[in-house]
Amino acid sequence: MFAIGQASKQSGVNIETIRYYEREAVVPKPGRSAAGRRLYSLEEIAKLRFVKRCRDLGFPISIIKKLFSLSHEQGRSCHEVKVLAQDHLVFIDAKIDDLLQLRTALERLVNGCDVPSSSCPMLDTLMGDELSGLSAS
Amino acid sequence: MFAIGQASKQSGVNIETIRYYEREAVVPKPGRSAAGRRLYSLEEIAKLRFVKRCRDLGFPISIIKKLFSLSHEQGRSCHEVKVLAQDHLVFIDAKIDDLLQLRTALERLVNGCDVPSSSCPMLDTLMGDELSGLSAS
DNA sequence: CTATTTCCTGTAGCGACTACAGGAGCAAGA
DNA sequence: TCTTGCTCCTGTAGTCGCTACAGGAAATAG
Repeated sequence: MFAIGQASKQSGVNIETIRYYEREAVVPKPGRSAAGRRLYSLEEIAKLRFVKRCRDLGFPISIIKKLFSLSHEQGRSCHEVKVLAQDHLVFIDAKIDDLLQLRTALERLVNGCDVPSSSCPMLDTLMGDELSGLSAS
Repeated sequence: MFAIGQASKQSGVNIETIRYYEREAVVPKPGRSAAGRRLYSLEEIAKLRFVKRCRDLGFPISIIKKLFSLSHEQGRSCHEVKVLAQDHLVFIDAKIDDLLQLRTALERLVNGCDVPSSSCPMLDTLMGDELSGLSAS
């Protein structure tokens, strides 16, 4: 059994974040030592690592909870896991598209700055009434 | 002069968000009617639109405040605006790179699901001890 | 004159943490 | 043994950029 600091190092999850996950019931409450300190088994540390990997993949906590409950089921859980992951992939693609559009607009604005002008073309564009190629999010 | 609802429609900024911007001193406090209702001039509405466009470009509030103060200056403010925008561009590029890497990892995981298996290969990978191609954020 | 809409203030919630404050336990060295 | 320093505990508040109430007052439309 490991103290929270060890669990943190082995899972890559910050100590404060581990306690947060416990409060939010993302991971089960661990056992305690006589003095009331949290004690983690290897299995519990593996769960923390699982949460970390899912978070690194951008899954929200709510989905991670679903993944956990699916992992306890038998049968067709694999298909449902795939559906959740594919939904998330769509979400990520939309985010990437947004950022690329935003990047284009911002770059155009920055390039406008090279024109020597009395005022600032970039601020002028952002302040002006007509939107010149700026698409909202 | 326009009431907050009109200002909202003309700027594209939500009413609650306008009041939030006022509390946070992103935009100056507008005048008030005899009954205490906010009254916006066209210039103030233009400022709201400016904030909206910057937010759509992903600029954080702190940077928008700087852009406002630069826009009141004379002289070399344009160069500083460009620097802020370029920094932001770098930040956005990093975000896009992150998302693309994440997308790759997630897609690989989803594709692994096509293999017929007794358990769920995706959950197995996420639960397992060794990371197979999963790079953390 | 009423009914609806708009507006007001103030506060709390979201997601996913992070950062304290103020204290207690524990291990190792002088 | 005492002290130093590290880890751990709980509880709360802060972060960012809003959004959503609750409970009221004022303006407007029919």
